[in-house]
Amino acid sequence: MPETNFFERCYSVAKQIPYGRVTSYGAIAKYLGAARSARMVGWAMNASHGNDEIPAHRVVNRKGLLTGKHHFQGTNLMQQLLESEGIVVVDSQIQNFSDVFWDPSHELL
DNA sequence: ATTCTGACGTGGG
DNA sequence: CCCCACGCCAGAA
Repeated sequence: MPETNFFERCYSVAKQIPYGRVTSYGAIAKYLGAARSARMVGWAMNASHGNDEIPAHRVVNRKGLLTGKHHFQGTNLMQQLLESEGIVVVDSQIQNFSDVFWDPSHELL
């Protein structure tokens, strides 16, 4: 019954994202067993604003585009955070996306 | 109850 | 690779 705290689920995975790595909403959703609810993951991230321990900036869409940068404070805060971790970002687009991509259902236990 | 929207993803062309 | 249409689930009006 994965209905238990869908938010907590996303938070748990987000917290487990390694430093200097990123993942996609779909990957998290799939890991949670709700591959069809990738949007819900992003929505959960939206609710994670109060949790500064949630590296939501490491979560992007499958294209590696910082679609949610607009939801962060400022306009390029998300990009700065990623670049701060060594991730190359150009125009809200992560370079070498496949290289920094982190699949929870593949690399996580 | 209905309708629209959204930090998305997949499939077809 | 890009563009378009559809699907999906939860919440707000």
